[in-house]
Amino acid sequence: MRKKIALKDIARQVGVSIALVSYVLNNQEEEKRVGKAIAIKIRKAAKQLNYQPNQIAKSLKTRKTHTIGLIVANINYRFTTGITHAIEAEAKKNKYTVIFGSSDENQEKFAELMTVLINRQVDGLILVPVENAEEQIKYLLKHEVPFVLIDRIFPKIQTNFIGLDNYKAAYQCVTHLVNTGHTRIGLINYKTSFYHLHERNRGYLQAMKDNKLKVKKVWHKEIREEHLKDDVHKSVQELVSASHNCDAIFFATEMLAVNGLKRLNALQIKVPDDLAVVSFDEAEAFELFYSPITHGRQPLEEMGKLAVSTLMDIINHKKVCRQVYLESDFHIGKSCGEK
Amino acid sequence: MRKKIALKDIARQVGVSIALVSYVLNNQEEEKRVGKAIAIKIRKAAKQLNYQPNQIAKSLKTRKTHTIGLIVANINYRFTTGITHAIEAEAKKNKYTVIFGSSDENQEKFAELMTVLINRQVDGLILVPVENAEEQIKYLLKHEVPFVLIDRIFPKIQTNFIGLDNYKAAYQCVTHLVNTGHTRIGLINYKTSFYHLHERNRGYLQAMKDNKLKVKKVWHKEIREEHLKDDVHKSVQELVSASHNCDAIFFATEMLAVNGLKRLNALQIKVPDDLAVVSFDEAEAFELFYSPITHGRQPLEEMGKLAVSTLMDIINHKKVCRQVYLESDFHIGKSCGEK
DNA sequence: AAAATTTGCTTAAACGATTAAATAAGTATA
DNA sequence: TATACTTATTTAATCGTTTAAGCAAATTTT
Repeated sequence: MRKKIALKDIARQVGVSIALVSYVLNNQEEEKRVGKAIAIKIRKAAKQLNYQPNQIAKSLKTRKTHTIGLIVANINYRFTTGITHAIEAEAKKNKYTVIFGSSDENQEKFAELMTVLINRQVDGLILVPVENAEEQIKYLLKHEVPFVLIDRIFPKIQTNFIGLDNYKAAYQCVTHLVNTGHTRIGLINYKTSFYHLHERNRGYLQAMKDNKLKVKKVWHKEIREEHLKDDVHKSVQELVSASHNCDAIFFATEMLAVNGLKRLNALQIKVPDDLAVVSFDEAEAFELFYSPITHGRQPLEEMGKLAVSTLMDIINHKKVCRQVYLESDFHIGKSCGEK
Repeated sequence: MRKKIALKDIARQVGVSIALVSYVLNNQEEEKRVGKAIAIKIRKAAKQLNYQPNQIAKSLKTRKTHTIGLIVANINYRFTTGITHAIEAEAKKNKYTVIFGSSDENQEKFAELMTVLINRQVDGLILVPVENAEEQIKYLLKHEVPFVLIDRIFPKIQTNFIGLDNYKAAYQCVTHLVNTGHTRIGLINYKTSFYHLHERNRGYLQAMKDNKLKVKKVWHKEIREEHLKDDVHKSVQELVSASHNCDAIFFATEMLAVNGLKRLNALQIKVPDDLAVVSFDEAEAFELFYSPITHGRQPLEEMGKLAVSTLMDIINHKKVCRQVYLESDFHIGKSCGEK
């Protein structure tokens, strides 16, 4: 890489001190009373030499990198692309850049990424935390690193958070299944300690209860993330079997649903005639499925915006204590026998 | 953010100079002949104080940020998530971080992002260039900024490049349609100046020619990116109309295909019975479609790896001149009437 | 025993910016 | 004319590292 133009070079060319150049190029000529003629000369030279400020040097001195660190859980989730897009756009409006990494749902990777980002002196972090990340979160609190959690929260730790009211959203999904005439509703969710996923369980159970529907324990399937495909296949098969005899399945995430639908296709089970399906989160595939999948959608744009603006407030020392639980958008397809 | 521990703090605690601390923590105790006892003390103090080096300061001095800038075209492409994932993983193996931004296929955004990344002193760039980015590319060459283009190339400018043999891949797609008994094959591609997309046109035309099939001009539809949905809908409708009477459509990208399939669904046209379909690139939806879509897939892992390793070579001053045209993987579904 | 070498550490100058403080003119006031 | 401001500019410290060069003290060589 060719040597870049620095303030020094401009100063030399114009025949003034570095300070003067800095003042002018930072538009401080008024306060610092720089001569008009000189200011013009400096600007001209900067333009002619195509000066580009070295952000690294700037950051070292100002202790501001104008960079947000973003850790997502897995780049293949639809949630991730959506939220990343939203965060990027909003960050840019605030003249911030986003550095980004994926933990792949792995606790060690998460911790490592966090260290990398902090060492790069990001001004703050937006995190989709992994399971068992309590230690890391406590570290951030202790060291007063500005951060916001999204999507997932640890109820025992008081943090800023932007996410969904998962209980309500799940309640709505299940209620829709009931309203379209289904009574034996299975749930496929991850086996997890995540609060937000437990909330989806709670929503399911409460909706069933409020509709005076019995829930058999075996209807509630828990998938091991590391055996995603196999477990989903097995669970789907069981739920539609004679012994369980479910007439509907509620998938707690888009990943689970996509895998489940593949299995249903293989089993030649027709949605919604043989089985109704509702899912959480969106997927391109939902729309293209022969009967578009009814699903609850997270307001990713809004979440991203809120996450960035909250982080900006923290960074700018406005004392913030914000826990937002947004409502989901419910998208009705044809997978529950809607007319 | 609480003040962080610096070398100074360790030096003061142990009672030595900053230089010694730096030597030890960079494992240069041998060359620099640091006393064993002192070295141990320094390490202990660093650990106890939980020292984390300030990468900004390090970068300023060493003129290395260990950061790759990545500009993608649009985060919603399947290509993007795949290649980003691959690049991230490979970069990490080389102890590099990725800063990433999306141009949204917009030339100005692309130029701006490039400037931002360069000002942040990234060690090199991996770029999916937008249309009309020749100026920017020439700028990089002139200023000797290490960079690699992926996916898209400007044949008139000599650059390092990792991409696909799009001609061959398209040829293969169309040949497959012919082999499954189709003769009136339409092509839906973008209206564009991109070389890689023209290559797909060329592959289509040559495959038709080699199979002694006539191509009507109206079978070749060109979609305006800014009217993607409308144009695709209109084109699909025309291709299946009595006047065109196509028995197959080759979609040049996944975005075009997904939109086209939606239209086919709406028109109640059955794939492959009424119409055969082949696409380029992958999409989750292809697998879930009632007849899984046969498509050519880009080897994203390999492309990402090659892009990073090529960039590493350039950064490390190995003179590189590498233009790689990979072969695509052809995934056979059921959308062309395959048995 | 003097000279040369080795060992173990410190000093200080960078990197490229920001910015408080100093300074040197020029102008106004007493 | 001396004094006090104003104006326009420079000097120099600083951010947290790296690293060449310097310098004692200890050890080896002649």
